[in-house]
Amino acid sequence: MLEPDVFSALANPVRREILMQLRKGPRAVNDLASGFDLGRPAVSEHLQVLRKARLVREEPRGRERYYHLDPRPLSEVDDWLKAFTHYWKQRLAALGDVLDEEARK
Amino acid sequence: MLEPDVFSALANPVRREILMQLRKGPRAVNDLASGFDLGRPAVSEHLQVLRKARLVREEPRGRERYYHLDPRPLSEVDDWLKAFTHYWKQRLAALGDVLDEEARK
DNA sequence: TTGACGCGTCGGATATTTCCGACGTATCAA
DNA sequence: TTGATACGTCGGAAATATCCGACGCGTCAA
Repeated sequence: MLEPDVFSALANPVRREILMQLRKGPRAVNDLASGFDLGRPAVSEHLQVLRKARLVREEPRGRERYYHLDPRPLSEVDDWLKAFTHYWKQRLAALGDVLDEEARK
Repeated sequence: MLEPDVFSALANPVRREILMQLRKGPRAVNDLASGFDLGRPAVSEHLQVLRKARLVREEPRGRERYYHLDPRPLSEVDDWLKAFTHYWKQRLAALGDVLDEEARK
């Protein structure tokens, strides 16, 4: 793990799911781990990867550690994808689907 | 490689660079490989991963194989990121930078 | 103070990734 | 046809990823 890059952090489905969970608010490690078919050490090690990629931040609270989402490094992925957006957006025809979906929010 | 998912395909910097190269048009394998500090078999195996993730398509042309970019599976990553976009976009203040950059094209 | 809890991390097992040289196949040029 | 070229893939080496049980440390509740 010499280079804690964001792309590698996202390569694992467990880590992606952890990030999804953390959207709803900070969570303690045991609480997170109970949602997976994994032992606590494994989850703890996934959190270490996410920490090194700066995608999560830890907040000690008594004997627990609450992990917070920090989505900012995801912008690196988003920026990278922008180089390709042009290509696949062409195929969506100018139906305004995207705008409609935005307006519906 | 039981599950050729797009996230894993993007985890490797060589594969990301291959996709970048292919934006400019289809390329033969040796042509691609010459741009990396890697042997041809390695590049060929990276192309296999990209093929299984359906990010590239091969077009035999005589004894060469031209690889074409197919960026459509990238929309899966884009969609996943959308679940987080809201979070980091909040921090970019409403300066309209994005719109300006779009207008400049 | 004591025992239970929450957590990180280590040692080690296993699986996967990444790379290469070697080989076989198909295609080209002469 | 013959030799060179372009490529995929295999066997194996080395590195990395993933997971677990065990251990140690700090914190809490009694």
